[in-house]
Amino acid sequence: MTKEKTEKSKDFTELLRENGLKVTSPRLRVLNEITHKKAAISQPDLEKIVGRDIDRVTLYRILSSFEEKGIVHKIFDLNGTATYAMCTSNCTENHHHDQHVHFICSVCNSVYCLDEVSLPKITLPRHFALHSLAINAVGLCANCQKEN
Amino acid sequence: MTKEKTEKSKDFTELLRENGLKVTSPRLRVLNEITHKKAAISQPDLEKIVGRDIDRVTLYRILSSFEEKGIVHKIFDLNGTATYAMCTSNCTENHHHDQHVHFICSVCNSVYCLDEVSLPKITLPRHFALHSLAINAVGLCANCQKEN
DNA sequence: TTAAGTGCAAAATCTTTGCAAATGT
DNA sequence: ACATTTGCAAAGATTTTGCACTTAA
Repeated sequence: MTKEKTEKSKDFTELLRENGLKVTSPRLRVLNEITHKKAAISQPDLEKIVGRDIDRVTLYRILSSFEEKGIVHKIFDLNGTATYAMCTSNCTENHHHDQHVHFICSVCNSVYCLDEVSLPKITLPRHFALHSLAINAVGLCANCQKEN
Repeated sequence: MTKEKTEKSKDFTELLRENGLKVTSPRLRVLNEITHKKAAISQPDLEKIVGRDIDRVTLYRILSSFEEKGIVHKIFDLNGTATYAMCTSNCTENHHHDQHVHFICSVCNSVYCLDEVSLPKITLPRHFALHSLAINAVGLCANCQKEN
């Protein structure tokens, strides 16, 4: 338990260092909260959790630096609110590869990253060059399924 | 020319009536602006165009009533700003069918509705029920292609 | 020691709400 | 005439900016 926690913190420390960011307690705290959630988390929700410890402005800055460095990626939920999830693999500064399907629950509005779902091929009209695909599947998530 | 305009206005009049909305000049104006653009348009951009004639609050209300009635649908661009485009076919109150691929240009940030691109099939994990798919293809649009 | 990061205050935006006046049916 | 819609003012919410203090390297 303690060991696991230590290891995780060590990973985060490493992650921050790799990206040229200083290891500070607000940043570690934010990384912990984001990874502890199965679904992507929004700035407002994060703020509810860490709001007593971390200033709102700091939170904004932490999230945008994380996004810029490719540590987290941003997905917009059905209300257009930005939510954040850890980048799984090889995201680097200014180049994200969050090439997986996102699932957005229309009941609880949670955003899930579905890494295991394969991306479809899309054929675009002439003169449109494809860089990346953002696929949001909207429906009922496993949790909300149960309760109905 | 004049005839075409008249016919279009007549269509819009009809459209508003069908949806139980009064035919007012701000509403007709907004419908005109939205249809005159090939790409989806954001509230801020619309405001730049009609801002002298239509109050900002009115614009918000017009857009949300249009969306609610299924006259326009809302797509979020890369910055999470809502953009609006006419619903092509059979959208009705509280039930949108904007089941087409959207293309977002990473240079000019324009949002295009690609009705002709067919939707792929997505297989979700167990206990996730799919209602709809939102597919955003990000890349370079035809216009920005030319200029590079 | 010193460059980066944080917190606070304040500004700038964005969005919503309430209400009186105007408008469409 | 009546219910909707609009415009204005004001409140509320969200996001950004500036600057002095703190902290990690």
